[in-house]
Amino acid sequence: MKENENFFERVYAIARLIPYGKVTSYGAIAKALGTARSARMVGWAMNASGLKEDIPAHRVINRKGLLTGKHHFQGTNLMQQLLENEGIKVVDNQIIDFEKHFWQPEITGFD
DNA sequence: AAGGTGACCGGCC
DNA sequence: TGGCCGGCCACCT
Repeated sequence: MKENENFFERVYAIARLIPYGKVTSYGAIAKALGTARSARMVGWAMNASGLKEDIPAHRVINRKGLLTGKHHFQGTNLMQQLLENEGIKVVDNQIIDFEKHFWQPEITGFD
């Protein structure tokens, strides 16, 4: 076991909980982890999550609903394609009805 | 061990 | 949400 994955595992756990057709923000995950200030770190964890096929990182975006991290995906618009595939409309790297598709992680029950 | 960095967020104009 | 600045936290070299 690796303690250094402690934080990452947290993010992965939440990311894996994201239901189909739903999206969340880094801050939401960070807050769920109790480290709202480390929202940036969440993004970093997602970066490593790119190595994990089980992590739907395409469902994780910033609070503006912008596909900020699509640049880190394989294709140029892979992330956008995936979201649209789940019924989420995306235009110019921006999610339509972001709030409507917004999903907040289960904060309760973590401790 | 220290410094730099980043898929962010919140506040202000 | 449009743009800029500062803060904050963990990872990487």
